[in-house]
Amino acid sequence: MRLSQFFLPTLKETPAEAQIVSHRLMLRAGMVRQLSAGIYSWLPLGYRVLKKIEQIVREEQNAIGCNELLMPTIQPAELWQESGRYEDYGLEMLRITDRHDRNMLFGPTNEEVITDIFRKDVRSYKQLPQLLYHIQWKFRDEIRPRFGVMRGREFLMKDAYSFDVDYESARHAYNKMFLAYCRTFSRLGVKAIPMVADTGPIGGDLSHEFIILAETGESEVFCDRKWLDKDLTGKGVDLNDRTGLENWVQTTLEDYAATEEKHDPATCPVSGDDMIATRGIEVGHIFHFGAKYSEPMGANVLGPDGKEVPVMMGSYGIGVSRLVGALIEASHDENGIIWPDAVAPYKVGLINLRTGDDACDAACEDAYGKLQAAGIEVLYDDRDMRAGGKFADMDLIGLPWQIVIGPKGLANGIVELKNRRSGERVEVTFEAALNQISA
RNA sequence: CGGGGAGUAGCGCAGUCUGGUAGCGUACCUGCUUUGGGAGCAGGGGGUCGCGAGUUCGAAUCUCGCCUUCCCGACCA
Repeated sequence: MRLSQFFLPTLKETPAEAQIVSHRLMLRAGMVRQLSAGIYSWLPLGYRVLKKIEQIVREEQNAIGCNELLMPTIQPAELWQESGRYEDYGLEMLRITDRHDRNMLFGPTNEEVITDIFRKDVRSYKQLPQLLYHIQWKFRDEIRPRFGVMRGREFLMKDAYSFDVDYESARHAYNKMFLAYCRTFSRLGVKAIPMVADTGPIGGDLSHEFIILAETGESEVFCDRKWLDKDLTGKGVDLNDRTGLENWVQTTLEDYAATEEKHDPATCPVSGDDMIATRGIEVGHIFHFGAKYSEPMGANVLGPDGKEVPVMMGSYGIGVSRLVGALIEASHDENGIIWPDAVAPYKVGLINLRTGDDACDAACEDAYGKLQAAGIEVLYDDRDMRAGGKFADMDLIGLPWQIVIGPKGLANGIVELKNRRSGERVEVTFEAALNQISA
């Protein structure tokens, strides 16, 4: 992409409404614009990041055999009256009426809809287990939206649902999802610690929140220092080996980690220097809640013994749009964002220091073509601007690599290659830079 | 929902106390000179001063009501 043709409205100064670093940087880097409290438009650069995160989440869901579908944003009130949550959910649920005066709502989550889908077509334990998910916009009319996209009212969430005939197999579904979450966050280049969590209004008795440690997080959390060095990549774990997977999950969870609601200083096994008490950003939450929805909504299946039983369910969320902010909170410096490779909107920024200079233009066009031919996502800054602004913008948007081409280096046949994260700059031939980036 | 800020040019702000018809920086447009970490000079465009009432000869400024937005707290991916 040529920057001269890209919509990238960067800001030199921070808009007054943005307080935390991720919100400031997202506005300055031209990723989002606020439309209303907690409601944002995603501009091209931000949308690319959102899509990359979404795709990694999708791939890891697919990898455990979870089926993607798509449910609507607008739901009828009747379903929620069946589950009893139409009253329980309170003012956080945005309620609307259609032209026929029917009560509708903008979905804050989808347990009711998925249960309805399930009960209409599944009758036998032989059709189980089932794992279904979608990635869809949710609306929760938060009392106080804040922190940019980290607590928006409208947000993109992956929500998955499991259906099993008994607790043991439901537990296996939970474990598979646990593994998928570890792999997802690991691929996103961030450490998300699974912590024993409160189940809140969704209900249930088995629940973990995946928390990224950050001072700006909204939750108080407590965990053993051992978590910092723990391998959470989930590599080599066989998701079809029930016992092996269960053992892996138990081993992974053996060190203490709890959110404030579940933390009890009196019984906590760690203390002193071994304990980290800080704040965190909740980026994922997994629940097993058994028959909480299947029973009132009549989602039953026939078991092997011919008896009808309510299906055992779990739900599993990842805040996709929140992750964009959370990743920035976890990875930035005073000059701007530093994207993990996996989610960077482009892998390399190509800076033409002297647009309009024949030699520079030719060298940059050549480099641009070669990078594209090598399958590398490149953002080419061909704008007619002074060098300082280009450097500043490129640092701000945080692409992992920068290739700087100017008249001085060009005279000696070299370009400058900069690593955004380390700040290291080397002067090499373009071919050497290309090799380094491709490595 | 309780407490506390803020709404003046795209963005950052001054002006409000003490009423007199709106300004600075930056960004934007034109020209010239520049060009390796946010250039210089000259010229130029851009404002329902959040909205509505009221007081006054006259309101960004005073009074009342409302709206929006941000921060802290209680709740949540």
